[in-house]
Amino acid sequence: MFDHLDHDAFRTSILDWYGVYRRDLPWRGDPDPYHVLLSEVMLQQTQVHRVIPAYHRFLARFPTLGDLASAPTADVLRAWAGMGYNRRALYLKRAAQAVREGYGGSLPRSVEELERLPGIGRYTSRAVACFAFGVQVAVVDTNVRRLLSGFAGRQLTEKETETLADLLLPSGRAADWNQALMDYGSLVERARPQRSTVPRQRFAESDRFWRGRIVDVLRLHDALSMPLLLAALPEAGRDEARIRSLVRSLHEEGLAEFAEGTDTVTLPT
DNA sequence: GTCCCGAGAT
DNA sequence: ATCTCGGGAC
Repeated sequence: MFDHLDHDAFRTSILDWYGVYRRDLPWRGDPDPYHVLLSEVMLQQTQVHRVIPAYHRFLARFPTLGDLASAPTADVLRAWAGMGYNRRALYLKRAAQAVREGYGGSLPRSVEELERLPGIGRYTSRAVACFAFGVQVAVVDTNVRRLLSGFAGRQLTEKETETLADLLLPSGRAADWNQALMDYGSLVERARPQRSTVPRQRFAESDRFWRGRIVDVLRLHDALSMPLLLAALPEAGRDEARIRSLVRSLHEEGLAEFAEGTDTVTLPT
């Protein structure tokens, strides 16, 4: 399907570029599976410059996967402060527990097993397998997809991109190649001026926004009655019904709870 | 990015 | 039964 393309020329130019512009990041060249996993999960939602300090802070708080597995969810959510997308911190802790129960505390080495862990999909499973265990598989993110679509001459689906990316892997250099592709895709290929206009307004009224704010407040207190929670969110107006319903949904997802049938809200135990 | 769900295809 | 693909949510 992609045999008409000049693989070697493409490989060479990308690797040459990487040889010159490669960035050295805290987790690069560090094969510790937990470190790789943490960095990749953080990178899923946040830019590199914001991840770096958070990465060190989180690791100082939870040095090993085992520490994370046995830590109270509330502590993990607190250590995640400023990262956004709290659900990922939750998945990360659950993945740590799953690894403890199912693999004796050591992350599995295969893409298939890694992908069964909560919060780990096609991208992260491949990233961990490759960067931590040297498995020769391609890692595909949106930048790589855009880059390879350009190489192929048409818009590729995620599946097609994966096929082509695996086909392009230089033997024995999967890790370098993947880093090179992602770096190139994000640093060079992207020439689009960011949408600096408008759409910022709507978010401030969304459920997603308020759910985040609720968890923010909860991080600062061991327990809060509904009245106090409402008081801590003055901008929300006195819309108790809405806040209560948001807390319920947070509860269903394991991000908050009502202390034994009362109206006192807390972070999960 | 990952998850979840519905829908069409194998 | 298993897989691929939008669509929306976080």
